[in-house]
Amino acid sequence: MYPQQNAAPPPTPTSSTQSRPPPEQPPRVKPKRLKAHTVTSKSYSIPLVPRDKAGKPMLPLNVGIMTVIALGSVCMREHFHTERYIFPVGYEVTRRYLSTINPSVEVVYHCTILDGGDGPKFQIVPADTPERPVIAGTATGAWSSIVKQANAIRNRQHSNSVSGPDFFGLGQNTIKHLIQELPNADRLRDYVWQNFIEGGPLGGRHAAVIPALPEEY
DNA sequence: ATCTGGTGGATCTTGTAAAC
DNA sequence: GTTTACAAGATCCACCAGAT
Repeated sequence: MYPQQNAAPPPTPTSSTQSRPPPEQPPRVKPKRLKAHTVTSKSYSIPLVPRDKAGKPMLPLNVGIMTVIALGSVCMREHFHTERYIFPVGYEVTRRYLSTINPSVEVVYHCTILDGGDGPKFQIVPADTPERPVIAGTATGAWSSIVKQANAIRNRQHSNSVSGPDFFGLGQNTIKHLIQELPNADRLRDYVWQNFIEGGPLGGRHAAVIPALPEEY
């Protein structure tokens, strides 16, 4: 909204963050978040991804607790990627999370990225309430709604803070790697390319990436 | 012992409203 | 009409607990 600030980020404290200091200024002992939006290109080791003879990843694919159904296609338009994430249209994953209607069970959530015209639309379809999908303009907005409801029915007063892209799996290195392999991904200007080494020195329970069974529900 | 997912909180960005 | 301040939402980082 402030073109002047975007054009030249001022060192002077004119932003809203600085305009809201607490009156008493309580002492801060934990200086977290040392850097802000400075994504650098790095190399990461990721598990070996099973592929077909053409070299394409075999879908659906289990990555951690998530299952990648489809990778979609990279959209070159502006709001379909950031310096950290790519939002391919048609991207589909499923993951398990707490139910929003039954406090004692978990359900599978089907997450999809749709083309909203001027930007991506993030759709989440709970397995227990498929007639009530959650659609938002951001991944965080969509998942915040789910998390709030899940906490509400459990009478939990958490902060409800979630990382939408992480919940969509876009923060997973393996999934990032697969998305980067999509056509035109290397032409995205704002996206900061990362280097992934398949079959790197990884261990742990989620190190293995295996093809998912089609009948997982 | 190591790794991952989940949780909590701090920080940043953006939108809106009010004052000049 | 422009600038400043406030507010809300979104994003990211660090820590903790559980599983292998």
